[in-house]
Formats: sequence, structure tokens, C-alpha cells
Amino acid sequence: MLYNPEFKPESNSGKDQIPISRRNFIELCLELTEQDEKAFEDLWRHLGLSVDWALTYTTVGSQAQRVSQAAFLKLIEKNEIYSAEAPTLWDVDFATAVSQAELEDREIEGAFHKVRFYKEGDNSEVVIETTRPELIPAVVALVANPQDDRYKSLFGTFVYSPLFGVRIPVVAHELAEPDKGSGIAMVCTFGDLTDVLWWRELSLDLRLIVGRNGRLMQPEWGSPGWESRDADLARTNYLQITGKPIRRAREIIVGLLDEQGHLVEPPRKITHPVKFYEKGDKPLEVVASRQWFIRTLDHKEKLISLGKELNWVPPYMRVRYESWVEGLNADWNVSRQRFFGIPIPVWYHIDRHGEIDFEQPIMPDLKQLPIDPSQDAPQGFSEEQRNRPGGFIGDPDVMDTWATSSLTPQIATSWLDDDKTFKSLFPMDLRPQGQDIIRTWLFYTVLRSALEHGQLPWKNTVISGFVLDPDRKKMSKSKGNVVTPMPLLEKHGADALRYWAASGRPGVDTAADEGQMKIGRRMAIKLLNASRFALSIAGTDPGGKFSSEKSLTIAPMDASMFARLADVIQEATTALDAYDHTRALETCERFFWDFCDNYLELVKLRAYGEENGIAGEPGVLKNEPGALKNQATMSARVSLLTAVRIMLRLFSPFLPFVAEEVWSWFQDGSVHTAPWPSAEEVESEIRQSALELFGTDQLSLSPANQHLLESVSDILAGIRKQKSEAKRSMKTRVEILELRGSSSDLNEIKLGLGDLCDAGVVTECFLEVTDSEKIELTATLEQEPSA
RNA sequence: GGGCGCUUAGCUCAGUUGGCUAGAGCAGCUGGCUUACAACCAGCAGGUCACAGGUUCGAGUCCUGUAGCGCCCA
Repeated sequence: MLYNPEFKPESNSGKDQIPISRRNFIELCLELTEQDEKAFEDLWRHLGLSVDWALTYTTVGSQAQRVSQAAFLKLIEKNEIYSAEAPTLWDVDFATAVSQAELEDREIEGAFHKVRFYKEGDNSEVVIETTRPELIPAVVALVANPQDDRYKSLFGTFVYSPLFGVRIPVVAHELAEPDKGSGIAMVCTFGDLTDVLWWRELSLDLRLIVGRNGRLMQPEWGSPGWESRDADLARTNYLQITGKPIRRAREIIVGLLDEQGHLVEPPRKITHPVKFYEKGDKPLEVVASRQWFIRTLDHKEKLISLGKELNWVPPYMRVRYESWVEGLNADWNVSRQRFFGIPIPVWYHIDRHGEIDFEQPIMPDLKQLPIDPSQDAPQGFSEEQRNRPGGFIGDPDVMDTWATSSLTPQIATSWLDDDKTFKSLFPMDLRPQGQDIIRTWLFYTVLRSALEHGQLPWKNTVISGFVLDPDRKKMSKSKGNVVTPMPLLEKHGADALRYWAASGRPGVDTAADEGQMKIGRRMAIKLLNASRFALSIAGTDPGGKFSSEKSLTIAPMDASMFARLADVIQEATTALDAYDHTRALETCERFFWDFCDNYLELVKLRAYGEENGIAGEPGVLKNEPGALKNQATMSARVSLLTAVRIMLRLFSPFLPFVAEEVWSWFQDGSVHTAPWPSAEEVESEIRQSALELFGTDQLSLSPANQHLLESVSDILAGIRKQKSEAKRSMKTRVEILELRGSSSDLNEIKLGLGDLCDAGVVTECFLEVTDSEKIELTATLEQEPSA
């Protein structure tokens, strides 16, 4: 078809195919690619993905084409890829070959036909059952299980096919199932992949009748390969189906079988699984055509052992890979008969008789790449010699897209372009991807790396589950339940969406849950508010008040908070190192919420420098004016600043935007390039804050009492509970707080009693040593003002 | 048909090598304007951990079987 520069597709052409020139089609693809790229980049920028946008590539870009074609040519040199005229899975509508990875089984309606074949000699019947009677002209053998006593005597004998009178052998093979149908099956070239296997293993004849257009071809009955004991009958019968599409041919053949008495009984309807191209609408046919195949069957063992070397998250996903590799039954067909794709970079000689020599392809020099053999002439030839005897012809096919996607690690690490970069980056650390493409993207990438480099392309892989619709159903275009991220991003914000996404563990399906996103949004707002509050107190102008201080003592309560924070850092880091982002987030979140509800409430008055001071046991409980008070306030402020600075970094992978916003209020640079916090460095972080706020880095940390914050928080919760049960406001004054417990517990509590009484609005506190295991409390609330 | 995973509160999920009086958030209920946040806070209630066996001093956790759901491969 001719190129039409004016061509514009109708906006709503639906599923109908429109005739179009290859050049027009490619232009439309490029246009769409550009739009899609923009849409994805836009989405990913909204999400705050940390991507170097200078390093993107596209499969239509010249770098990817060059790498792809170069890798192809290298495989030819290594004899790991070959072209062959071979049985090929073929989609009639798409008019292209497909690979094993693109198949899916679908249950469809069919029918078993009991058909009579006739023994050589006495002409007695052998009844087979088939779902594809139209392939009777292509029968090359009958096959039964070697253990099957019913047919043992037939092995090695011959039968004649009905309608066509072709003499065919009866053979044995383990794959024949005795309890399927009559236990003896006809082998055609080709009805399905089992036929291909039998044809190969049993060295059967080849009789091809299905063309690539899905219609029946016209064999010459009586000629070599098409011998018949009644060629005229065969010709007459076959004439009825020549050129007909498969389904129509089936109907006709069934009619002929019936008329001529070869059908034992009327067809029996069944449903059975049939192989489809995953995007196709008609069952796949097996046709013979010339294709390029990458060797995979030879490398199964190596591929399985590489799979064991790879760190899988979650580990059980390796099983999917392994069972896929074990089940492989064909080399990878990488050629596709389509308009759009990376051209297979070879030409072929045409001899003086016009025959194409596929055995010795003409290969370009690597430096010439990328090339398009349909546009470029090979070296030593001129364009006039194209498609001429004594000239050349370009390979018309393009590569399977996976043939390029399987090279992403090589493309990303500048393989063939920058050896230094390549060597420092390859193998890469991580392949994150979906579970549905383990058999394609992951498998093919491992295969290519194994063939080219003899090793894994990366050390780890994290396999994600699916995003399900809000009702936990798998999304599909046909069901119309597809949820796209952009509207959710606009509604809830990127931090909220990422919070939700982070709640999905590797390998586990996750519903698009707006409730979870709302929680994420609240979380982000809370971080904003709490940080603003903490920073505003910490940054309160100290005036001359603290200037005389030369050193700073960190209060026990603050030290207790830091001890917990150090644990949190440790746990989050360990979790992230193991790609367990969900646990990392949960750990940080729990700490943060506790920080807000308890620690912040406990220290805020002290941090303001406004603590009330309390009566009770002298010496311990009174906040004396002067140095001690200043020290306590300074400690609180330094601690708040430090905690915020650490927490923001912990949250930065999950809530990148709010973390960056808050960070910008008081820090230079980006939170995302700031060093990840470590438990060991908490003390130096505190020192840094002390220096910033009060000009001293002389620190004295109280012995870390891990439980102090928790114990005091528990008592505070007890006070709140009493207020809540009394249906009083939280600011209700506790006139007398009595605490009873062991002396060691009470001594611990004393270290935080000032903060406790501030936060609980306690006037007087009495401690009583008892033998109770837990601290018990009685809070006497102030009288309710009479209404 | 073979394999893998899941099944814990009304909902979504935690629960590391068996030590639990089974947790969290949401929803529900009861209260509270408390000078970071009412887009908030406090409190309460809610579960035979799918079912049936077994191992063990002790099982949500380990073993066997069954059922349901999902996925992968034939």
C-alpha cells in the first residue's frame, strides 16, 4: 500500500482493521509513543520518582536499536540464534508468529468427532476421536500409548485415512493418553504443539495444508508427499475446502465424512482448552515459516541454576521462574511479521535463479548500526540490486519487543559504548517488576545475560503483586474497572498515594484503597504540623537566657526517646535493606505517632520553658529556677530539633514531598540527598543540634533508660483514661495524683515526673511504695465547675 | 491434572527463630475546641486466628488432611 501523507485515523475506529501503508503505520506508532512517554514521565514526576531523566531510552530510539541489533548479530556469531523453516505458532488475524510466552489457554466449545480409519489389508476400522476433522488431509500418523493393549498389535502397521486415502503409520508414544477419547489419536502437521513434538520425535512426514492466512492451501494429490490410494477421490473431496477458512472447512469435512459413512456417530460437544495468542481472538494455528530462534532449550540447566543464584523477594516467586523454564518446549522465536519494531539486521543473497540463500545472511558491521535492511543496502551492494537475481533482499521481519526489553540492563549500563561505566554498573543491583512478566521480562533478561555475559544481569529482584480494583477484583479493560493513578494523585496527593503503595508488600496483590490514601494524607499533614510545632519551639529565640551555658545535659526523658529512635532507625534500615519497605514504614510510623501523642505532649511545656513546677517530694520533683530549668528546656529543644531532622529522613522515601517541604524550612539542600540516619550517629546528631541552637557541643547524655518514655506514657494514658471516663476535658486539672508501685519502678518514674505532671495537668503527686507489679494510679480530678 | 500463595475484629492488614492476656489503622460507639493539628485529640467496645487431626510443657506460628479464594504451569 502507498504512503499517504494526509492520513489521519478516525478517532473512534474501534477494533476494525484499516488498510494502511507501513510508513503511515510507523508514523502513527511514533506519535503514540511520544504521547505515552509524556504521560508516563508526567505521572512519574508527580509521584516524585527519583529518576535521572537524562537517561531515559525508548525502544524506537537509536541507542536501544543499536544495542538490540548488535546483540542479535553477536548471537549469530556464537551460534546461539538460528533461522529455520519450522513449525511456528501463528495468529491468523495478527498475521504474525508468537512465542511460547505470549500464549494463553482458553476454554472454548468444540466437538469430538469419531472418525473411521481403515487398516491396510483387511480394511477393518480403527476409530479415532478428533476435535479437528478438517486436518484429516494433513494426517501423518496415528499414535497410541505403548502400554495400551488395545492398540499394541497395530504398532508398525498402516492405515488409510478416510476421504483422502492416505497411507499412514500407526506409532507409539508415551504422550498419547489412553483414557482420552478412544485412546488413539491422529497426528497432523500441525494441529497443535503436541503434533509438533510427535512429528519431531517420531520423524513423521510433513503435510502442510493451513496457510498463514488461515485458509486451506491446495496440495497436489497424487504428487510426491501427497500419495493416495485414490487420488481422484482425494482431489474431489479436497476441492470442497480449498481456500476456505478453517471453521468453514471443518463444517464441510464433517459433512463429507457423514455422507461417505466415515463418521461413527454425530459429533459430541465438549469444551476444551485451546491455545490463543494473548491478544488474539482466534485459536492459534501452527504453520511452517522461516523464523529466527534464540536457543533456550540447550540452556535450561544453566538458567535454573542462575535462578537459584538470584535473590528473590519474596523467595517463593523463584518457583514461578523455575517451573516456566522446566516447561519450555521450544526455542524463543524472536522474529515478528509486523510493521513496527526493531528490524532484524540482516540481508540475504539472491542467486542468479532468484533463490534466496537463508543459510549465509549478510551481516552489517557493528559500526553501521542501527540499520533497516528494508531501507539500507548491505556493503558491496547498491540499492538497484534489491530483490533482483544476483542481488540481495532485506529480512522483512522485526524483533519481538522482548528481544529489546531483555537487554535493559545492557542498555542502561552503556554496554558497547562506555566500557568503564558498563563494568562498574553491571551486573546491576535490582530488577523490580510485576509477577505477570516473570516468564517474559525477567526470564528473557536472564537468558540474554547468560548468553552474552555468562552471569546474572542483577543481584536481586523484587516482584510486586497486582493493583486490584477497590473491590479486590483484577482490573481489566473489558470489565471497565480500571483505576488509573493520575486522578488519585490529583485527589489525594503523591505522598498519600505513595503511602498506600508502600503498604503493598512484595508479591502481594493490593487493592486501590482510597481509605489507605486518606490515612497517608493525614500522615503527611501530621508530619507537617508536628514538625512545624517542634521546630517552632526548638527555634524559639533563646535571647540571652541560655548563653552562659557551656555544656548541656540531655534529660532522661529525652535520652529515652532517642534510645527508642535509635532502635527505629536500626529496624527501618534493616527492613529496607531486605526490600521490606512496608515494615520500614510501619516502624517509623508507629514511632512518629507515639512521638506526637506522648513525647511531644510530655515535653512541650518544658521546651517552652514554662513548666509549672510541682509540689511533692522535695529535691526531686520541684523544678528549681535557674540552671536546672534552663538545662531541661535546652535539652527538650535540642531533642525536638534532632528528632525532626532524623524523622524527616526516615520518611523521605515514603512521603517525599512533605519531607522535602519541612526540610527546606531549616536545612540546606534536599532531604533526598541527605545521608540516611544511623543509630550510631544519633549522639552526634544531638551534638549538632546543640551547636546550632546554643553554641555548645559539650554534651552529657543521661544514661539511656529505654523504658522511661514508655512507662511515663502509660501513666499519662491512665490519667487520660480517668478523665475520659469521667467525661471531662483533657485539660482538667488533677489535684492529687497517687502512684503506687515497686520502689524501682517509682524511682524510674521520678526521672520523668515533671514532664508527666505538666502533660497530665497535675497539681500534686504522691508516690507510695507497694509490692504491686505494675504501677497503679489514682487521679483526683478538680471539681467540675457547676453549670 | 501438577505447583505456589492466601484465609487473623464489620473492612484492610501486622504478627520475625513456637512463649500472646492475639495487635494496628479504618469503620462503629462515648467524650473532649486541649494555644501543632476538630482534616484534631482521648477513651471504649469488637476475634474458637477457615475447618479437622497431630507434634509439644506450650501452636495464629511447625506437620498432615479438608474446604474456599487467587495465581502460575500443563
